[in-house]
Amino acid sequence: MTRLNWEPRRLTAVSADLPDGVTPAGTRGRVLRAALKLFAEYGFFGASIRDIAREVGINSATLYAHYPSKEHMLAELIKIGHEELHRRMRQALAHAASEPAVQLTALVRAQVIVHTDYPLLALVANHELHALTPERAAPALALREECREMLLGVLGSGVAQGVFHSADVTLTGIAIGSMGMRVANWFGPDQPYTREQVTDAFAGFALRLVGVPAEEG
Amino acid sequence: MTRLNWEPRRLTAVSADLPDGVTPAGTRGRVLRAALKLFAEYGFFGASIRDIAREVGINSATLYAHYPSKEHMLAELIKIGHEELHRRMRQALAHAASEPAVQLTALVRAQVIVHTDYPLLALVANHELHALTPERAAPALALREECREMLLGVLGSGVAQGVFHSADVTLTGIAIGSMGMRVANWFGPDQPYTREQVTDAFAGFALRLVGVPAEEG
DNA sequence: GTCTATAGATGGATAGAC
DNA sequence: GTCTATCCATCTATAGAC
Repeated sequence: MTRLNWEPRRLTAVSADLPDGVTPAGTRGRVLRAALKLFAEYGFFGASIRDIAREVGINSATLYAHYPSKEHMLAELIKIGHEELHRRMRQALAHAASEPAVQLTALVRAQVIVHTDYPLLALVANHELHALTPERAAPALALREECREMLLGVLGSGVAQGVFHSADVTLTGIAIGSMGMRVANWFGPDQPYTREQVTDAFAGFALRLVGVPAEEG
Repeated sequence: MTRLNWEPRRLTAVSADLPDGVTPAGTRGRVLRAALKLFAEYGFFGASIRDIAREVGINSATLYAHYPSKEHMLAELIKIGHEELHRRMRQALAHAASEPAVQLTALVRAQVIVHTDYPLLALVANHELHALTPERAAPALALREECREMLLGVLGSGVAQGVFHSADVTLTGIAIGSMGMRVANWFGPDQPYTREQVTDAFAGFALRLVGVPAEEG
């Protein structure tokens, strides 16, 4: 790291893990994890090709045997991150009972768990999307929109059934999403909460935001 | 912008305004506002000295008559941003009645208003702090900690007085802060809400998070 | 696939005239 | 304070040997 010769402070998390089944094998996977770590820590433009190569332990030219450009590394990370969030939220909703409170709990738990289990991936997906060209960013934005619609759908049906009480479903959805999204910024080994504690707490917060008393959640 | 030849997509806000009374006069002020716009849009490392000069309409060398380095521009922006948030939250608390619900409302309203009125400044303060050396970042982190303590103090006294019901004050504070912080990312002219609507809604959300029914807020 | 070497562009910052 | 001109480091990416 040439322009940043001090200790990392952007993250509290340490593991540059990727979801099972989507990590490339061999050197390509090591390159992707190194890019994940450095993009999360210093941002896309703050981490250079040489930084990534040094992290992997190979020459910078070798990177181009695995990815045609730095932006392709970012694009793959952002794709993985958004697909993981979308997949988990979709599954959570599919397996939840039909009551809106149960569905809301399932969606929030899924979002929080993705952010606690893959905090670096969530940071990159949330903060570095602007470094992609619009064509490369579009698929991620589409998945984001679908996640948003899942949440707003549950909120809307809860209000329609009279079990949720919300003056403005859109703002409530934004508030719930904001809480969960930020988890990636503070959750890590230097704080005392387990992912289960955070997940339970934030699911409870979401229910409170829609006016459901704690004992019903 | 050489590495980013597409349209901005990170922001919905447009005005690169700074709080009254803290904006430098003359060219220095124009430089600072240009840096604010470009750092918010492309990140500190994504915006070059030449980009900033082009935005101001002067030669890149002239920038150094006003700031000794690019990092000094960022440091001043981050200082202004954190001082504005801290000042408003402190004043809000000072002028609020002693009831915890009133104080919590005042703090959340102050935070949200700073983020709706100075969204670019809030984005830079929140997202680009890691580009500063630890010495330059320390004052901002100290102000952040004081803001956190103001919020946790109000939450704690509300719980102690039995008017707030929170299983975990720390996580509740994180959730409230997360909601407000994200406002800078989505509030702007392309969405239908006024700052008053957002402020009212989020103050209500905070009260719901501490278990205070809507009619008491 | 990995390396050495390097091209070619861009970066932050400075010198010195006006 | 502003400019032209420039230094030199670093950047992304490529060429070509092994």
